[in-house]
Order: sequence, then structure tokens, then C-alpha cells
Amino acid sequence: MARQEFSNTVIEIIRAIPRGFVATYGGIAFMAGSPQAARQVARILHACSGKEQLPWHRVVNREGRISLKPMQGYEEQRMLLEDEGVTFDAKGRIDLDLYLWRGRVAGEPGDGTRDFSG
DNA sequence: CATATGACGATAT
DNA sequence: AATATCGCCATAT
Repeated sequence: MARQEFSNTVIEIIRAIPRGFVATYGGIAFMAGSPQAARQVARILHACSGKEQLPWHRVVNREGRISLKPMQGYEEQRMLLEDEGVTFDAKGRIDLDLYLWRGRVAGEPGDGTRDFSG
């Protein structure tokens, strides 16, 4: 399989999401260098979440909601996140101010995460 | 090159 | 608020 830079970077980023945090499709696309390619992130997950060792459950949409539909992964994703300490409000939303991973922890250099700003 | 897919995101109604 | 529609773009065929 040829090395597609975008997909490869996206997979790296998803693997780097710390336990107990989430990232958005668009944010991952941005970090991977294509700010408008959120849909590709979704496609990559669809294609690879079961083959690569991806913490796919840490990826949610921009509203902090799980994009998967009930009986199509929603319950499993929510359970996995709650297992990591991520909480949902009554509307099924995650508080992104608390749980959104921005590629590094502000004021905590050297926490092991990469600088995905490029 | 033409189409189809995709777990998105922003905007209009 | 809930849909509907459009824009965007990497991959697959």
C-alpha cells in the first residue's frame, strides 16, 4: 500500500489522541494539512477503524456529538468514551471545552504529543 | 477523466 | 431546533 501522506498523517494523529480526550473530524483534517477534508477523516475511519489500531471512539463531530447512529456504533462509542472518563450531557453532547484535544496540552510542553500545527 | 463514497461543516429555510 | 442543501476533498473504481 503506497504511503498516502494525508491518510498516513490522519492515522498518526488519531493514534496520538490521549485517553480521556476527543478530537473533531475537522480538527484532525486541519492538523493533517487539509482543513476542508473532514469528510476524508470520516472515510478513513470507515475504512481503517477495524484494521488499524485506532482509538476511533475519540473522534466526534464539531458539536461534540457522536456522529454514528444508534445501533450503528453510537452506543459502543459512547460506552468507550465514558469508560475513559468523558461525560455526556443530557443532549448527548460532550463538553469540548473540557475534552477537546488540541494537539498539545496548553502550558504542558513535552507531554508526548506532537506539534500538528503544520 | 467521470462517478461514487464518506462517522463533516457551514449555511439557509 | 430540525431538515435540507451545498461546499469541500481524498480515495476507490
